[in-house]
Amino acid sequence: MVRTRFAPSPTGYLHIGGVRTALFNWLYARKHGGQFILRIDDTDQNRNVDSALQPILDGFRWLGIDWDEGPEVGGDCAPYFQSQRSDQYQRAVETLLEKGLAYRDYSRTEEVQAEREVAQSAGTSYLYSRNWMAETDAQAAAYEAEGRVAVVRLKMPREGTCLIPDLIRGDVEFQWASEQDMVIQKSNGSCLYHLASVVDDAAFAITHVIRAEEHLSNTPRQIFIAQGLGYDLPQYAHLPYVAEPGSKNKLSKRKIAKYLKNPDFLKLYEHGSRIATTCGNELDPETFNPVLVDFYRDIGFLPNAIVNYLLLLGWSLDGETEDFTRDEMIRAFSLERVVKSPASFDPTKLTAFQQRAMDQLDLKQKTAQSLPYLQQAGFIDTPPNCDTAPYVNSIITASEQRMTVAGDILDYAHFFTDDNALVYDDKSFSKRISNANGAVELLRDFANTLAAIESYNAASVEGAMRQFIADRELKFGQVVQPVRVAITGKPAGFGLFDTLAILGQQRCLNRIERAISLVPISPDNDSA
RNA sequence: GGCCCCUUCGUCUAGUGGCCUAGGACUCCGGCUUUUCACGCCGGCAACAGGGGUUCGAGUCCCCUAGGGGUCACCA
Repeated sequence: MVRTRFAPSPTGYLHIGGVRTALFNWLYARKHGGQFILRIDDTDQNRNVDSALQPILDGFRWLGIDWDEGPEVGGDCAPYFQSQRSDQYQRAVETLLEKGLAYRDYSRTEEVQAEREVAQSAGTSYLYSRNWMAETDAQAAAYEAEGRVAVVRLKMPREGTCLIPDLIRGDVEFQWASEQDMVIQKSNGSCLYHLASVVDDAAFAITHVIRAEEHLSNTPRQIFIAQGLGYDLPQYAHLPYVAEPGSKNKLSKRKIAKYLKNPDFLKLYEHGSRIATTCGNELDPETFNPVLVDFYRDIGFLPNAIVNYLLLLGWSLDGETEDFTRDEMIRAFSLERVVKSPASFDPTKLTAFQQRAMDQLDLKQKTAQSLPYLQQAGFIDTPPNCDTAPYVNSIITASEQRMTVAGDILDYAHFFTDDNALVYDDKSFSKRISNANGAVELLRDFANTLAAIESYNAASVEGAMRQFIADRELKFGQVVQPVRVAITGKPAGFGLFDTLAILGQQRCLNRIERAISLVPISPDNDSA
């Protein structure tokens, strides 16, 4: 039975790189009919675990990455919080101590630090002297009499090699002699990550440890612990990390300011900001960050787009296939095809996946996705009244493939504002209306034509406009442009006939009239 | 700095010795379509880090160099 796990620490947010690691674990478990376990690494926790964990669990649920055991679902290996498993770690420490594989160490932090500095300035690699190691109770008592407090350190071998068979990288060798005597239990009695992680992996019967490559170099000490405790070793698979856009540095939540200098990243961020701001949300720098999953959920990305993109970030089936359903990716996934080198996160390509995922949605789904944004922005009632859905449907239908994320519905704010509150884009207004020769007269003239239409719809509006143009021997653009600006306030948008039809006859007339009234009267304005 | 990992178009990648004149995708650039903006369609630019081997033949195997990255906590 394959059992994989992802072990987030409750930090309050879900990092995009973490999601990918979790995804690969999940995929591997699903592929092999195994189980995926979520374990919470809160061994070093002073924070509020509950509130810091919830966003992470919500994020996974939203993405459709479900766990068979863990917080909120329980399981045979409970508890799944490391903070509640300290007795097990304590027993492991004692076993290691008894076997002579660990020792109580009474050095003070400054003393070890000093040794380290000596080694550093000498340019040699550092190894703890074990000068304050206590292997007997008598030694311990003597140190304690000096007021010293013990930590427990691993007594690492100082010769031989450690071979890590890695499913992605092949065999990787480390020299035991270059491994530090890691502290596994702090002076305050709490146990550290490496110990806890190994104990739990064994307790949970994890068969495959699939994690980011930054853990590769600390695998030897984990193997040492596992072997010392008599555990069967899991299979290891070290994934390359997710890198910054356009670089090979590890993607980090904290470097957002730097990433914003990248044009693609900035574009995504601004796109998101526009939506969030229209919704009246404050841009909380702690969560409104394209390195975090919440960002995407907030602006209307689809889970499948993110998962599909992340799947291809460091894995490929054949170099051709790009679109996968969940079932397809589960069937196709394999660790053998994980790429060894780090992959940089490309906001533009993620957006392309999102665009495709959005295009695959049917009208009903798109509307359902969009409604919450209109509500948040206060454009429609909550709950929506019965006319709303059909109205939004017509907008989305007319928009064709212009919406990339659900929040883009807010680009069509002009369908929801009062006629006398429509905001005009200054540049377009002056270019197409106030400074365009004859535009005002033309609008007035066209308003009459519009008013005369009896059966008002996109087709009849189009017929009327074409006739209007033909009668006056105008160019299409001469009419379309000022009308568009007059009724939408914007220079660009979807089909004008659809726009006129959706808005309805009276509202269009109101808007044209208002646009005319807003033209400043000046002597050199010959259109007045 | 020690140790470890990595290195094909700008980016994600295909490639497991001849099918490679190095393929696909995203981006970008042209063109078509067009009522604007998108979509769509057609076309284009663009890569094997460098040097040595091995071989009839190397992106593919070996070695070296260079570059990039990760890790070296009483963090996870």
